Amino acid sequence: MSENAPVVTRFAPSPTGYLHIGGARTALFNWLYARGRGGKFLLRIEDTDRARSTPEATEAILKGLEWLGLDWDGEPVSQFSRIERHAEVAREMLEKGSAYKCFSTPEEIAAWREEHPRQPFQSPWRDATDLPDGPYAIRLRAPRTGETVIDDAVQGPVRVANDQLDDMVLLRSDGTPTYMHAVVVDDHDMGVTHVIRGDDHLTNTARQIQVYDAMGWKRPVFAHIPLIHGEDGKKLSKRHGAVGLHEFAALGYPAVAMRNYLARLGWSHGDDELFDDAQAREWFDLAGIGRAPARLDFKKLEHVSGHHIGVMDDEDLLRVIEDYLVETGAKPLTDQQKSRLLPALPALKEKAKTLPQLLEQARFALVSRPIDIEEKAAKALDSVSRGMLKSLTAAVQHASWTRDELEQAAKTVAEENGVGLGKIAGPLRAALAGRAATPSVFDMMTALGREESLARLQDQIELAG
RNA sequence: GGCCCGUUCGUCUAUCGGUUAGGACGCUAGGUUUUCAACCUAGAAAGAGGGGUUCGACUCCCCUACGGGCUGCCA
Repeated sequence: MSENAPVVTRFAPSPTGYLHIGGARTALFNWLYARGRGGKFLLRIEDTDRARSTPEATEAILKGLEWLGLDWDGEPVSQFSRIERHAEVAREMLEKGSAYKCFSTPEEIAAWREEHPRQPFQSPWRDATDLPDGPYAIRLRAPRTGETVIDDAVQGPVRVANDQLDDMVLLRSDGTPTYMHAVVVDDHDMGVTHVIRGDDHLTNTARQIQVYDAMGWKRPVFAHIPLIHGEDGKKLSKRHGAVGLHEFAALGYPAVAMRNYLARLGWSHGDDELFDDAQAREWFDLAGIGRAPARLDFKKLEHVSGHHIGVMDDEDLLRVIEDYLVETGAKPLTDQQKSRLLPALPALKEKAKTLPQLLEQARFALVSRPIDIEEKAAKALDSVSRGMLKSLTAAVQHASWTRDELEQAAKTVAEENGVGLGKIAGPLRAALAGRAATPSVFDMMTALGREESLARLQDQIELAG
């Protein structure tokens, strides 16, 4: 733990769509860093682009963060609501001389670029003394010589020659702030100490630093993390399948597993692969973040997911399942289903890697009599096997209904019939679940309980006539 | 085009000048087994290419190739 000033991080999404998996990871890193150091994790909605921003998107992003389990401090800040402040800072810079009024029109700028290919735009108004009336943008009076050094916590020192940078617009001619200016003002005002964000902002950081310097503000620590790529190594896009966090949720990966997997994507702590939130908070560090873009690997995600499902408390798991059912629009569980599912969870969670896999295995506990027998399972139910089920019923009628005792009884019946355990497990499985692929028959019996198990057996025995 | 960043098994990664280059997922082969799985054991599998620096480079420097980003009065 740091003895220094408290850490303040932030996640600043543009509300133009759902929460992207890359954004989710950026948010996670910021959250982990702040929470691991007793700091604050803030949220800012970058909604200055009125045309593209929608309240629905803001809602979707917040919902995504909540699902991922990333709680933020205070109310989310709307960047748009702060445009007065942004303008005020721009004017202050104007007065201090670190910014100037630029009367160039977009057409003039385009023409200038035409004449000066591959050069950053140089405004003729930068040093003008005779200023006209009319609309103007406020531009930063950036240094034209020397270099700006970004001391990035992930990328190391990054040097950018100042003659590569143009005088960026702080305030547009319509009086609205540009994103580049607004971020700096907001991050400063919000007291952000560590800016952890996507790699795509790295180059722009040089210009943002110039604003910090011009205002005499302390620069935050910058950490630019590499972007996430698709399985083919290309930039993540729709054609890669799931890219929205909600899609991963719908696929049945628990949030705790997503946190683990996402944390490991681009960050590492030695050979540690599987960890819980407490460990992640303790271990997470900027120094452990890699510099190369990482690819999404669903196979590994599944493995991580399976681990976390396996170690989850039964009660927690049941809640996760219920939430998943709600998310996917499925019918909520009845009390009876819950009471049968809960005792089945210890066996089920061992093998399931995702929630739908678990639900598939849990089907026996969710259906009610009379259960329908799928074709493959029906094959196991002939007159001979029905006879064995009858013998088994008699044998376990008064058993104590523990796993061991049930198994012992089944083995005995099998022996008496001169067959292996498999010969009786088949029909038993069919009678209990109506399926050929299920959890262990004894696990099903203990979860179902004596009454229900015997009733299901009886249903099949009676069919024999 | 210019500038910036990146490049270790198929994938995620460890290594912070000296290791038989380690782990994990996946894959292959065995094992376990009442189905499907899960699980256990073993194995194959990597430093983009080329120059330097050094007694010694995956590690430091340069070049090339490839990938990505930025280059806007978008965010």
